[in-house]
Formats: sequence, structure tokens, C-alpha cells
Amino acid sequence: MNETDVTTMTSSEWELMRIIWTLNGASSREVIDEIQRKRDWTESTIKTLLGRLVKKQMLTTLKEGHRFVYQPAVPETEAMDATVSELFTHLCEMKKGQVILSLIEQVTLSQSDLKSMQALITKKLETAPEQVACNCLTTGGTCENHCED
Amino acid sequence: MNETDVTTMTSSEWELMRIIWTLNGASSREVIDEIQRKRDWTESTIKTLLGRLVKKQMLTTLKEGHRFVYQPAVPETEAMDATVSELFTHLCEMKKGQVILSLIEQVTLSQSDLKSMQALITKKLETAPEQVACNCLTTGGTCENHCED
DNA sequence: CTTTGACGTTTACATCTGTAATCAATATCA
DNA sequence: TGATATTGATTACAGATGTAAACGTCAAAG
Repeated sequence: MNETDVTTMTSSEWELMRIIWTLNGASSREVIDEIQRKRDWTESTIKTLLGRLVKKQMLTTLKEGHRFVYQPAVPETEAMDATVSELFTHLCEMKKGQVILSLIEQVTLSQSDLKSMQALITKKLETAPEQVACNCLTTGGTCENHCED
Repeated sequence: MNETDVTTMTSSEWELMRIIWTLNGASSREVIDEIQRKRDWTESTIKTLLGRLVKKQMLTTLKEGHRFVYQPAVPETEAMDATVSELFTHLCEMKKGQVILSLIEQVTLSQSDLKSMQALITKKLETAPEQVACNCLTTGGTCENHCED
């Protein structure tokens, strides 16, 4: 039940999590060294962030001697999907397609990713609506109503 | 130069902005009424948020009598794209494709959006790499290296 | 066994955010 | 014109976040 809310992760926290996800668990030293290759955060700052991630239950600790191995408490994929979904709830329904399009444009995608998308899109085309209405106003007025006056 | 940074918008602020974008400019009253159909924020709270958006230069004000018409200082599309792009910089390069795929799956997309995607994907397939490497560690180690031990 | 280092914990503080009451100026109704 | 409602501005305050120093404790080195 009471699931960890990954959507409250901040940018800095994402940076630590990525390392820990990728290493599939890491000591504070590993995280600190890795982070400091890119950011000039002090050791202290990074420790604070680790602590906060543990408190937020994004990380679990395994005691190994008297020090810890920090482990992800949530799978990376789950966190990515949840965060992106959450962001999309803020966007105008009508314009999400455009946003995804420009994402596809900007991201480097593998053959296999592209093929999966192609398949999915072909399937979605079978039942896709002609238009998707704007849902920004509760009154039901759509963007067009207003933008073209 | 000194461009407004849309990526600092919070969830609450997005809600106000959406209304103002959709109405293409609005009075505080309009915003308050519209927001209060969904949220039970007080008038006061909404005014504070409006003020902060003006200070952050996300909104511009036009004096109309002694009251204001709040106008978007940044186009909605631009804000959406910038925010989504920013979020994607936090994600493992290798897994962005999966995330986009699950987005396509979950979002309602119009025929025309889907067709644009299809075209773009077909084009991208021509030059797409077989694999996209994980970029989570500066050491260059990819997810595989670590996940399969 | 003592000194030194590594590591987790506590404390600190400014800024941002959520949430809102109060105030001052103005416009509108009586 | 005076009372009242509107609206923008100021002030408030707790919690989250960025950023980091200092502290206590255990382990390793000497």
C-alpha cells in the first residue's frame, strides 16, 4: 500500500539514484566519487542527499560492517515511467502528441525501440480518434474556441 | 538573452498557466473561478501564485483600468517541450526509448499525431543505431556491465 | 593502545513552495 | 458622497530543497 512517491525526487536526487541504479547498489564512497566527476558538490552535500533519499524510502540500506550499501527501493523503470506520467498530467491533452513527437525527434533511439514504436502506433491507428479535445478548462471550452478570436 | 526558465514551474503554477494559455490571457477573477472548479484553493492562494508567476516572468500583465489581464510570457508549446526535455536529461539514455514507448501507449493520440510519428520513425530508422549506450556513469560502464553480475 | 581516517548523523541556514490572512487602493452601488 | 465589494500587494509561516560544516563512532594503521 503506502507506496513510495517517486515523483517527489528532485534533480539532484535523480543524479544519485541513477548511479545507484546503474551499479545496482553502491557505497556512499562510490556515489560520492562518481558524482564528483561531474558536480563539485562536497562530500557533505552528497551525504545529505543520500540521507534524504533513505528517509524518502527511495533507497534502502544494507549494513555491511558498520557502513552501508545503498540500494534502490524502487526500480528505475518504474521511477522513470511514474515521473514522466506525472509530468504529462500537467499538459494539455490536445498537445501531448506534439510533445511526444518532438521527444522522438530529439532522443537517440535504437532500431529496436523504433520498431516497437512503429508496431504500437500501427495498432493505435486502428482505434485512434480524429481529434483529441483540449481539457484545460472545466467548462469544456477547447483551445480553438479561444485561440481563434 | 536571459530567457525565462520555464522548467522552474511547479505543479500548481502549471495549473494556472494552462488556464491562461487556453484563454489566451485572463483576469485574476477568471483564473480564480476556473481553478476553484477543481481545487479548493482560496482566492488568496491563487493570487499569490499569480504574483509569483509574474515575478518569475512566466506572465506579463496588461493594466486594464486598475486591474490586470495576465498574459503568458512564453508560448505553451515552448514550455511543454522545454519541461519535458529537461526531465529527460535525468533519465538513462539507454532507457528513454522504453519510456517514450510507454508514453505512446498511455496517451490518447489523434490519427494525425500518430501519422506524424509514423513518418518520423520511418525516417529515423534509416540512421538509427543498433543500440544506445547507457550514460549513467562517467566511467563509461553501461547498465549491462553491472546489472548482470 | 593510541592516533587517524572513513562514514553516518546532527545541525545550520538561505531560498523556494504551499497555503493563506490582512491591508491598501480603487471602483461600484446605494 | 459614503458604504461596500474587488483586486493587487504585503506579510506570515511551515515544510522542502540546496548546500555544507561539525560531530560522534567505529575501524585501520602504527
